[in-house]
Amino acid sequence: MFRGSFTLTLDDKGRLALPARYRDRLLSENQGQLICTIDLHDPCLLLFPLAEWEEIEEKLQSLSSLNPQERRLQRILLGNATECDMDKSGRILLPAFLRQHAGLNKNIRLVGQLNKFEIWDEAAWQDRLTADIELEQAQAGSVELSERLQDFVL
Amino acid sequence: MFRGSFTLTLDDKGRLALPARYRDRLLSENQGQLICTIDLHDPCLLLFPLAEWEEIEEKLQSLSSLNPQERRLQRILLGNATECDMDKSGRILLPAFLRQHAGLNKNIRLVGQLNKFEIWDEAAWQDRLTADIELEQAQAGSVELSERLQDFVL
DNA sequence: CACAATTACCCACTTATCCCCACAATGAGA
DNA sequence: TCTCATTGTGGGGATAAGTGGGTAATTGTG
Repeated sequence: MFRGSFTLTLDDKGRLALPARYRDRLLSENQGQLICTIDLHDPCLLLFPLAEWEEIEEKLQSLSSLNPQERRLQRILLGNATECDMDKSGRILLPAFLRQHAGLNKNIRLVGQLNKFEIWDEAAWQDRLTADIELEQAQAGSVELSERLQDFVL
Repeated sequence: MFRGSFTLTLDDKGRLALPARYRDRLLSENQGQLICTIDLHDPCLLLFPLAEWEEIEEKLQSLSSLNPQERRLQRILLGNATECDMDKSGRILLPAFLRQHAGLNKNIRLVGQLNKFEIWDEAAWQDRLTADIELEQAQAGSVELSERLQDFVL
């Protein structure tokens, strides 16, 4: 599982070197095959090991192609899911249209989220983090918690 | 299975070069035979490997020719289904009436959707994607999710 | 049968991708 | 503090992929 965040740089060719600690595992468990797609709600990309992505794909496949909302989800996620294989030096090439969507510049933040990574532009990540913390503190005690959060213990 | 999207160009003769990574598979499994037809709801084309299309054809055959809606489905899908075989350099020729229906210009977006590809004009695809994402974000938390989507976890 | 229109094959060119090597930065151990 | 190994970064160059267009083959039509 992936956790923690890493500051990396995107080179002029659009390549991103994955942290060395994950390379062996990604190679042995997924032949270095990764899937990168866009996030629905935030300006970032999602990076899945192939096996993890295939589980998502199965769920997507079972959605109705006639229900507009489900169709939309299929189209956004599947339509942007790009196969990004690691090269021999542990880098992946992010296609231009994905970089553009997430507003990626040179400085990148790679964020581990258990079964996947999120790929943020460093500046956007900082802004979002600050905003999220402020929101959380401002809301403390005042806003209704969802059922799942009621029982959440750190 | 097909996933991800590819930016390609349609040349003056109406030819489209399929991504090299799929050519071998399409040749060995379907002798390079593909079927292209129009989409029911969106301004795009659908491109099936012959074997996949034949499954659709069976389903269409079992529909009633007396029910107007089912008859319509048959007519639209079957009536526009065109055999597009790959040439020796991995390109298919899209007939003019199909290109016209999808409003295809020079810049094309080929989108993998598991058992088929969608063929979009690049600009139309961008517009649709932007609109879909906006809809998705506007709805976040406010709209009732279908049962299947309730359990959907990325 | 001749002609035009369309389609397919071939070759040439440009662009993008991947492999490789080099260098810089970092951290560990002696 | 010096040395060495590892990791991240940059870029050259071989190779493959995508694109454009000439020409031959095929098809359909009058």
